[in-house]
Amino acid sequence: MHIDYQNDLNPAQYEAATTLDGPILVIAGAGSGKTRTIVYRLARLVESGVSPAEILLLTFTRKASSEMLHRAEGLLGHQGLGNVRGGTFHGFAYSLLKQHAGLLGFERGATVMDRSDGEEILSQAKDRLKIGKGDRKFPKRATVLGLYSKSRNKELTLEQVLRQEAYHLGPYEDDLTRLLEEYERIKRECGLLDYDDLLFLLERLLTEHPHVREAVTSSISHIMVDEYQDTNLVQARLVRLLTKPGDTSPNVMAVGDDAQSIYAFRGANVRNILDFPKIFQGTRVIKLEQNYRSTQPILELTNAILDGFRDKFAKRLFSERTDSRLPEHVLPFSDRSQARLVTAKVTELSRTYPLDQIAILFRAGYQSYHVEVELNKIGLGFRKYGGIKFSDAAHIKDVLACLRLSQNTSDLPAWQRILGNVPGIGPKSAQKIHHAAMINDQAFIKAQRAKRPALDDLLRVLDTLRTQVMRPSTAITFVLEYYQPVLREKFPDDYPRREAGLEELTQISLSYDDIPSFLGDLSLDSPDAEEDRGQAVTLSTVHSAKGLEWDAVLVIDLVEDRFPSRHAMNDNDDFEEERRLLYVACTRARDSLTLFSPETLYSRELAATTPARVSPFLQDIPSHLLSRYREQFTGGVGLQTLPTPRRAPEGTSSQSSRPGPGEDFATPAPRPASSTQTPVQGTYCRHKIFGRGKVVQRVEPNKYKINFPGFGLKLIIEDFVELE
DNA sequence: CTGCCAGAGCTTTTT
DNA sequence: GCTCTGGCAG
Repeated sequence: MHIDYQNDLNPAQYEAATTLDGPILVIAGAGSGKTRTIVYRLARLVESGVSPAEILLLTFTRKASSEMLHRAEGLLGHQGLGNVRGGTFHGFAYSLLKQHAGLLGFERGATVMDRSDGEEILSQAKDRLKIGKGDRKFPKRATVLGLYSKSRNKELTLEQVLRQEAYHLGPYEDDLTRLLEEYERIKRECGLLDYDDLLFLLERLLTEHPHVREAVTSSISHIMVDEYQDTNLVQARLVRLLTKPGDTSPNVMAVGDDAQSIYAFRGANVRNILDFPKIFQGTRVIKLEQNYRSTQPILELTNAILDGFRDKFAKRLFSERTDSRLPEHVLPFSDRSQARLVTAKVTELSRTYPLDQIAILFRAGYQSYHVEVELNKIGLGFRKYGGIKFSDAAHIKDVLACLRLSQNTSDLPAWQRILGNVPGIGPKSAQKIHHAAMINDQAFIKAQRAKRPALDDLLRVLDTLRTQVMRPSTAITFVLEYYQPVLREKFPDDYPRREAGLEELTQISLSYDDIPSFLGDLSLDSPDAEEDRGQAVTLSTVHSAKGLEWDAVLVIDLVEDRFPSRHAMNDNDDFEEERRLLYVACTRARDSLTLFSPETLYSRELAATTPARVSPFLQDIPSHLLSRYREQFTGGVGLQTLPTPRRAPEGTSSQSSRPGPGEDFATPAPRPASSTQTPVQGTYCRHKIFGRGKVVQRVEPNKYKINFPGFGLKLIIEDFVELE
């Protein structure tokens, strides 16, 4: 099979894909065919005789790397890229640390812990040191861990972080310092690694054990790092350490876009990408500036959003995709009515685009709440990214706790979790049992077992898991025998749903051969629960939308304090990061972009509605780049027309807002609920999205269960269907 | 010690 | 609206 690199790629892409040796920095604007370039380069490397096993591809998510490998395989027309080493920095680090755990002093095994485990350890530390007891002002566990992680990622002292980020916590500095020392101690005692440990320990492994570095680097001939703008200081040093010592011109390619750097909050440092050419002498810098994704009007808007911060690798994206439609800016009355206008807009868009090509983006997870309610009302399916992760669910964690204990007997959070399910055992007893297990105090354990038969069962299960080496799927099946009854007891109201989740966990586990890799992957890059389950709109935080694209994108809550986030208003760097975040959001759109800024917000503290101001990022935008719409009292939205240009008076932003003719916004026209004539089952009806369907059942007070061919059974509020 | 209740306080983004 | 904490009864 012959690949026509010249023809398939533009000159810049071609240069990036076919330069195989030496350091390269690719500055790839949004939608400039970055993935395509990496894919072609992978193919080229393999064609030129590089063994896939010698290629290291570090990406932001496992999904991104598997997509690239998959596409490259398609290009090459054969399998065989399965050996490419890849994944996230954290995942890669874990795979190496696992092999050399002994060198780093983890004899009892080492488990990756997630956030809630961290909080558990912190509680433990607080307890032991008696810090913050009864002090309501004492920062919460999540806050403490956040500060600590920040200090490690930015490589600043706790004092510096407190001064920058949380001045008001200054008085707690000593307490926090002691607390975190204790946290470190307990963590180590339990053989647990937090996310930051993975990176720093790998660095230690590679620097303190030259023969390990030797072995690792000699097995890697080419390194590619995607999303380089979001790497932090350790990660940049790791890239360095993964090249052969003394190699002045290593085969490293970094790909990124400084305009899309959105992870400074966790220590990402734009300097990394700016300084790459300095660290690797003779770096070839290649810029990809042609955008293949979005229409020109969308790009003009995003360029305008970018105007306003200095951009070291200055670039302006251009596109050949013309379109007369401008991005829309809609001003709903409130956040509540925003949700209705959003669903109406989605309904309208769904006539043109498939549902899975539409996304609703927001700054923070909670902001989609109203929209979720509205989508449910009209029976539209959605998938939410960036919300609760699959492996965060209590029942999943329970089962995983057993697997963790089979690998690492000292894992305190796992003990706490699984023992907490035994009736009569709470945190205190759990801790005692953990302690007894650590020093193997048979007498104590025996007494406890005699007292509680349920505990006896559990310990037998754990013993079996520890003595027999099982495949992950076998182990889960085994644990479920014990756990199923516990589950039904613990969640009497929704255990069927949770059992389905456990079934899925078993499915996922089938593709793993050993328990440590299974556990590692699950906590490092949790697979999306049920991939594409039919047609659904995507709801996502902007962060989680990174690297993805849709035909139509809606961004909500573009008002001060929400987007930009209230926390970013004091610090200029934070503020600029919010701007880049909006840039990332808008550049996800191929054809259609709609921005929403509600005029009022419901404030929980005040239990009242307060006025909101349009996001500063949109106030600077020249008005000819956007169509502005306001919600109308009479329903729907009206185009806001500008006064004839005669020098608009300064300060008065009173652009005449004429109601205008009702725009086609498909506002669902609520009909008076007429429950008088209950329709017979079997009647046909119409729905704006699902089309014609058959009424299966009336669900009081105001819904129908309807079967739509191709969509299945839906529960829909009567106002949204027209009976025939 | 555990498990339940009520009241207070607060909300970013993720590996 | 949701989570965390402290107080209290069993």
